[in-house]
Amino acid sequence: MADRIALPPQLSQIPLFQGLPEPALTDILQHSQARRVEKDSFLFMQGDPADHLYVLMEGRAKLCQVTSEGQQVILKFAAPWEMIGGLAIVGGGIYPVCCMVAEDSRVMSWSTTVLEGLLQRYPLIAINATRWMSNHVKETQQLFTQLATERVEQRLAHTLLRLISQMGQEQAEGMALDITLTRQDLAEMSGTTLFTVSRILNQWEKQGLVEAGRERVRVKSPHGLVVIARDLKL
Amino acid sequence: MADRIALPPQLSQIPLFQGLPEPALTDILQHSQARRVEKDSFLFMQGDPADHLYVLMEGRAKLCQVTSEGQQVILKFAAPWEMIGGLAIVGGGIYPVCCMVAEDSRVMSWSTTVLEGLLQRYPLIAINATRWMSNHVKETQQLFTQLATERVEQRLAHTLLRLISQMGQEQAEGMALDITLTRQDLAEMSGTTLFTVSRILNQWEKQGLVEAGRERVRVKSPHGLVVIARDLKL
DNA sequence: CGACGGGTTGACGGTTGTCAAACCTTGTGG
DNA sequence: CCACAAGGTTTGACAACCGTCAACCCGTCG
Repeated sequence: MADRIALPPQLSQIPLFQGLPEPALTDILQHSQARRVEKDSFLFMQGDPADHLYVLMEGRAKLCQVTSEGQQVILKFAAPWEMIGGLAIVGGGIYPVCCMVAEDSRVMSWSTTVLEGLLQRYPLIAINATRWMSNHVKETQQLFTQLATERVEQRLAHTLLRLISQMGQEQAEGMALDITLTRQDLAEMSGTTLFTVSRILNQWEKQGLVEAGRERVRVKSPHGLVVIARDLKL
Repeated sequence: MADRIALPPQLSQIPLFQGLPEPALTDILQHSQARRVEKDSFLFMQGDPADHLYVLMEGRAKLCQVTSEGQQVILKFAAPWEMIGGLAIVGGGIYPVCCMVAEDSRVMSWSTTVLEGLLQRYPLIAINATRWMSNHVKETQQLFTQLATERVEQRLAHTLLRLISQMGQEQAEGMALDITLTRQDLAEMSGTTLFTVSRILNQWEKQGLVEAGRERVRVKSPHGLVVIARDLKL
């Protein structure tokens, strides 16, 4: 238990704890555990009992689902101060996804038992959880619809736009993504193969829309991608 | 408000109200509104303010999302005693989908304002809501992964299996679906076109797996569909 | 240096979407 | 009762899209 650590201002920004008074936040912080996790390790695997809720403090994590045939799908990249494994708020389930830490990171976590106590003391948390989950549902439904109706090129454009709006860094020219992102990762986020991603990215590079390096992508013209994502055909 | 209506036993089975004592259920029932809705009308449209939570008492409803290009995707068919528009539990949002009533039905509903009061009185509802939403997220994520990794034939098999497990009726030979279900509907549930659905269904009919009539499908061999869904290639 | 992991490119073909035409079923109105 | 319209379905031809596979390139690291 961490009781000398200063209350990080971001704690009140976490969807689950929004609107809580400061004493409650202190209480919550004192019941949290913090630890470092290194790149390529897993916070949890798909199918594990969902017994911990995590919040990323530093670093990146990716949430993926693996099919019975072994194909992997990336549902989401998580940036600092996002909740991971929100499912653990209600005990008794198992994680439907696995969470792989994409670079050296720090996380804080709460066990389901601790969360139960917090839920008792601060009923607002349950309301917040519902709101967070309903947003989560919305996002996932939108992803589904895009996957069902768009062609690969549009989906890849949407994927990149989502990434830069979530964690892109403004630059002189366009937006940069500071995460290591292989073609394979992009493929697994867009429901396609790394070959197709490679081809599309090269084509876009020739058109001056992006700069694609090894495990790196910079979006030079977000607007250009919007045009593609909407299928406005120039 | 309905205060002479007997407490329907199913009320306690609704995910949101599970575990509540009988007086609470009576209270909840008294704050509900019931009405008939006729086929092809809408409970709500995508983009409307999410101000009512519905429960289907009789009939069928489909939840769909329409893209900016006008393509439709069906996210789910709802059977009696399923919740619709669970998003309305937390006020202030807009429906991300629209709900079309697929046959003459009866629904009960609660406005967000009423729900707020219920949430105050029975905090368990918030917990239940979280649990329901997290299931919802799980389901949607699974749909997404299937759409991202499977070929049309497998997805269509999964769609049919989902439908019969949700509301199929056991029969001498296989399972019947008593809903009107066009090829177009199946296409919008599986992320494909009605032409492809038609072809696959005819092929399956020749193999004796299904019987496909106008707006009707009977699954004669669920097991056969499982084989296809898993891509076991005979 | 050689191994390795990520990336690129080309050839090929399967899966599916697109479109047009015709068919069938159902319900309606004369 | 028939004719007709409307909507669901089938089928074929065609081609676009995109996945598969093999070969190769390139930079990094031990």
